[in-house]
Amino acid sequence: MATTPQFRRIDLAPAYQKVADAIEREIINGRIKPGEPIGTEQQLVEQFGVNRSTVREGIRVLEEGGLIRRDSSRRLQACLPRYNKLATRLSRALILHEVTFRELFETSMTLEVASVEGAVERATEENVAELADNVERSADVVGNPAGLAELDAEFHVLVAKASQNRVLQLAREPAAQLFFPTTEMIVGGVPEGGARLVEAHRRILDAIRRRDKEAGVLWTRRHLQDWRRGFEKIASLDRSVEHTYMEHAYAARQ
Amino acid sequence: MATTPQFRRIDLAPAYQKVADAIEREIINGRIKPGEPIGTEQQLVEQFGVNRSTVREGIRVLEEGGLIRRDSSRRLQACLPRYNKLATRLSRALILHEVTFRELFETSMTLEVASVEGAVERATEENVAELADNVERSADVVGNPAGLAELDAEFHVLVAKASQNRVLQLAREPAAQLFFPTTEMIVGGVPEGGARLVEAHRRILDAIRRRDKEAGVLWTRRHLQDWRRGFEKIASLDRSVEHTYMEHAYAARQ
DNA sequence: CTTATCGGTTTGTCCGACAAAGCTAGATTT
DNA sequence: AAATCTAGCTTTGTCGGACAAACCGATAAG
Repeated sequence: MATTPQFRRIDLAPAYQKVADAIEREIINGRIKPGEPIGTEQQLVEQFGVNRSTVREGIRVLEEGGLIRRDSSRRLQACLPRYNKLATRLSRALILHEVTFRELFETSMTLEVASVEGAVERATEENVAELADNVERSADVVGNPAGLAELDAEFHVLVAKASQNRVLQLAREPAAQLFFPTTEMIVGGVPEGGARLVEAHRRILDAIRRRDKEAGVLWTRRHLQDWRRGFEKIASLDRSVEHTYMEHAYAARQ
Repeated sequence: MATTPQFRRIDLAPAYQKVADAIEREIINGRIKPGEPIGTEQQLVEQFGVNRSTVREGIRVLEEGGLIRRDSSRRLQACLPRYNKLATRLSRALILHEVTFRELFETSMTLEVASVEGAVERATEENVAELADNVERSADVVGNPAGLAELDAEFHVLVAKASQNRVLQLAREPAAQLFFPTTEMIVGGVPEGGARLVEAHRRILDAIRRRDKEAGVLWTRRHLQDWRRGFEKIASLDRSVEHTYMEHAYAARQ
């Protein structure tokens, strides 16, 4: 065995992939910082010694991966991947996998409770101010389901932000993106739903202010249970997210 | 104002993006099912009436987004986005955002506990058999940090799978991908670390078997606390994941 | 029945080209 | 002199065509 010559695994990745990988490496290990330019396509052609079409295919890969973007004048520059864009992809994946609202609800319960726990522990004054502003605006649109749903989503993003835990912020995002669009249906379908929602937000904010973890968790649970009760009035928890949305979109179009 | 003609917002998305969007729509709303072929590049050229280079750029976008892949013979086909690939992108994003191990640990604690709770409730016999197999193999390599680290990662994936909650499986993946590579360092650095790890896994499996949620949660917490204690012996929880890995890689190369 | 061979496809890459949009710097106007 | 305009250069997005290598399917040879 020892005398058998060892060959390195032959590299058969297509050129566009290697271009993408090479640029990715430079960004990942910090030699190109977010915001810095990557160079023009022509420059990349010269540096890599491949055709422009090949470079462009590599660029498309990185662009979709969120590692580079084009600035106002369409020049390439490195950027910090936005959670939101990636989260959208994940949400889409969840839909295609036909996950149910029960799975969504269970996971969101876990993550929202964790968020509020973190927020109670570590929210800054600025976080509290943002939340207070949100709650105030919510109270103004309590009769408007669409507006309230949007502010509800924002409220929970702000709570996660207040937890100062970016991993948690990221982890909750895909589920939240699928979860919260239903808020509009529910608030619209349940009398007093809007008022209950704002009340819960107010209590949660208050708990964060007072650093009262127990109250924060309690009201977060109630808030989500409210959602669940409302949801079960209009659809089944065990149907897939996709089907439920399709039907709702269909019903709305009638 | 009323007399001013209203123009529809002119569509200025580049052609490759439109190609990608068009194919994506077909997949999302189920007209092309996972596994079905998309057609050859030439066919797409004819259908969309654009150049092959343009089609190829669109394909790269979808490929990176995980919506299509090339089968063994490099023909295009729709596919279910793999969590793993998307999770890798997210992990990379987390690194670039310089998250700390404290954030990672806190979130993983939440998600792993939720996973084990779900597993205790809903694990099938097949899930249990997979876990048992994993634990057995772990016992065999208890002295081999690299092998044990790999099986540890697998164990936690299997627990999440046993929870029957795909949203949870997905949510834990990005953090896990960053979290578990450290297991090797820790097991290697702490005497009896390997044995403790296997013991914890055995207890968790046992709890799942007996549907004993309290024990499952307890041992999962202990298991992660063990990780944390081990980690703090070799690095600080408050440093960024990136820096810690860089240093470890550097030290390993010496 | 397996293996070898041979076209026809398909992908990956390259070359060259051009219109549209952006940028730059010199020319023009106020 | 400052602001504006304009013409030219650059860069991107798209196109057409080309070719080698890999792959597929079917046929021929062992």
